[in-house]
Amino acid sequence: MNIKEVAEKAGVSITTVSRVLNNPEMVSEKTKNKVLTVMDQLNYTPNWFARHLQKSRTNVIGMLIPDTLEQSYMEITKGVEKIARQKNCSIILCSTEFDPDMETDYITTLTERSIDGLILTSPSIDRKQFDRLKSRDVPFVFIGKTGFMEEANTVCTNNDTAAEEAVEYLIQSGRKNIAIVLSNHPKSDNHDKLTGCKRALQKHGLPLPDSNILHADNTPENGYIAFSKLLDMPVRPDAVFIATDTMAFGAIEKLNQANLTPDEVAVIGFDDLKVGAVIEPKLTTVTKPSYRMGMTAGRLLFDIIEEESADDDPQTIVLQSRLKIRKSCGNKERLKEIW
Amino acid sequence: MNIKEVAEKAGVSITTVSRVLNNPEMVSEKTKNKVLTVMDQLNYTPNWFARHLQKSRTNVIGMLIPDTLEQSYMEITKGVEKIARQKNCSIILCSTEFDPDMETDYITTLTERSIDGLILTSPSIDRKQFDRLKSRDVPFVFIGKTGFMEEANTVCTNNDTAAEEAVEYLIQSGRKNIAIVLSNHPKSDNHDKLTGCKRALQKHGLPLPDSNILHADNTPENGYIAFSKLLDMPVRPDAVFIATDTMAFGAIEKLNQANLTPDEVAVIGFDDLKVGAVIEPKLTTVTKPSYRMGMTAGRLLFDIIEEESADDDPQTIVLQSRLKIRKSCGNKERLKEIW
DNA sequence: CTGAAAGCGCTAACAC
DNA sequence: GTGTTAGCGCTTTCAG
Repeated sequence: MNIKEVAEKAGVSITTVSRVLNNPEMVSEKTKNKVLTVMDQLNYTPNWFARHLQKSRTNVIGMLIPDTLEQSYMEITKGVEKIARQKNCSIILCSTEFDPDMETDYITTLTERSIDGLILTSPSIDRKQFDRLKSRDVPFVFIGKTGFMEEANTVCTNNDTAAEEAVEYLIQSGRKNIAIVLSNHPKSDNHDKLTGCKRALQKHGLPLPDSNILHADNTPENGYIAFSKLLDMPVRPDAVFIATDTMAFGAIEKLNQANLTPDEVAVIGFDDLKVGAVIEPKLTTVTKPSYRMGMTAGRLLFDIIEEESADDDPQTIVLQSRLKIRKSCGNKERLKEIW
Repeated sequence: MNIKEVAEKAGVSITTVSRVLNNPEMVSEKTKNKVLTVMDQLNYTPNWFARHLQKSRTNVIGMLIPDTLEQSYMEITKGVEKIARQKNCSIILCSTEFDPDMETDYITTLTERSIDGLILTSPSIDRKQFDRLKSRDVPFVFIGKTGFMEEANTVCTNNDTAAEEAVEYLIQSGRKNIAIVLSNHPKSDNHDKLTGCKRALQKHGLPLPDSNILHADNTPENGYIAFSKLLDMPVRPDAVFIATDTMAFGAIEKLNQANLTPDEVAVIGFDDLKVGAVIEPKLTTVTKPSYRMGMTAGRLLFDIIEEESADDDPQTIVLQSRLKIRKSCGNKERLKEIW
């Protein structure tokens, strides 16, 4: 079923049918109604491909995230979706599983699909892929830091100063032997968090022996194991900064099993996952503006697509994460908090 | 940049260029290489729309889920993605927020985009919308029960018997006054869970007063509130079946605050969210085969798309959920379990 | 093995 | 207000 059939049944030319769809104000009420009726009868839907063969925009944007099961990424996605909906756009969502090859793959597939734009979250993109992407002539926005901040629109958050604030807080509450558990992915986030931690420690002249820095995959199980290792150290840390809530959940588990209290070993997570407010002791953590990051990236992207903003003047927008203090750091005065 | 330019630069006809792309075996090595080189130089990508104007398949499928922030739905999505990748297909993911209007909206948008197929998760679709969908001539598969099981391919799980098993287990461990907290969405899942609970209770001649059935939105906070209400009842329940882990987390929180043990009030959740293994007491729950449901639905859909299976002989595939017993039901012999 | 030419279904000048 | 017609970039007969 195509425009021709509709035109025939309605006794008009295909142009008129096309106009009913695209410029209804150019068609008389009478003809319009006739055509609409026929369309309805025939259950006609214009062929999307024929349509976009002429028009440039496709109303589809691509979105790359490392993992669909991580709350933060899905919050970002929700933010993008909010904006995309306003712009009448759909999102092709691709999950790279933190695999650079899959990332490359998806970038190729997506740009070939003539999407209007692309949002890449925590990309592990290298120079070569970046140049390839640029040459594709598809507007894109990065979420999370990359090595190409000068050359590409980027929305990110202050992982470094947020981590610094967290460790600063630990120090202020009297902790002296602070350990750090980093996640293996994404690289840049963890690098920044470590930088922030170091800055706070240095400022107060506190040491950070290498043995106090652990790396783990981002699961509760690995958090549990890493935390166990720290507890077994000759000199037990009195506080642990853990780069993700997910790992911190495992740590809290171990803390409880070892019959330790936050006063003995404080735990700080990162991400502000919902469940952190439900476990005991409730997790002190860093809230990231994920949803807003998604919206911001979406707006930025559509500004470029709609040429309201030049693509050759890349912006970096930094949204603020901030510390959310709960019981896992042992503040006795906060014991009454519910959420 | 189009096929014509490539043809000119390579000194061949556009037909040859097209063949290099689609039927390389029909072109001599020499010409092929020449063309490929030019393509590379010009960074040529065939126009996706022109291409699919002739070909029927678009290699995009749509996927509707109620909420991108719920682990189960994203696990399903991951399963679908797995299959889609094998079939070289992308997924347009749309989140309906449990809003039937958004669902209708998205179905319209997606089918207009000439997708190859559509997977609808926990749809709240009514007769009218269902007929509209069918008339669109886009293959589709439902995940989760609907009122159209006889007419549409469906992948679902045994919510009823799984809930029955859970309650049966509670009864076997000596519980007599069992309460139920249901989630407001999705309707059919909760209906089935209730049915299962009732069946188990009935079998053992146990009563289920209406006051023992609560409904809540699917958040820890609402689980907390619902559970608090139950604790405040004149006769306190000795076990609570909660329709989702998310709500159960709030319940466990309240349980701890009230200084009650699972031996006094047992708690069973549903979904097997990861964090359930980390909270204390660890949550007894029902594991759903979400990932496999996604894969199964994906395979079913592609069978129809590739016409390996007729669209007019709808199948219903039921995958099995099963009980996962942990400490929140007070089994003392299981106290040593770690995960 | 290669090329010319006819469309795919639609939009957008351009005429009337 | 409406119709005619020339493409959009590609695939695919059909001829060579």
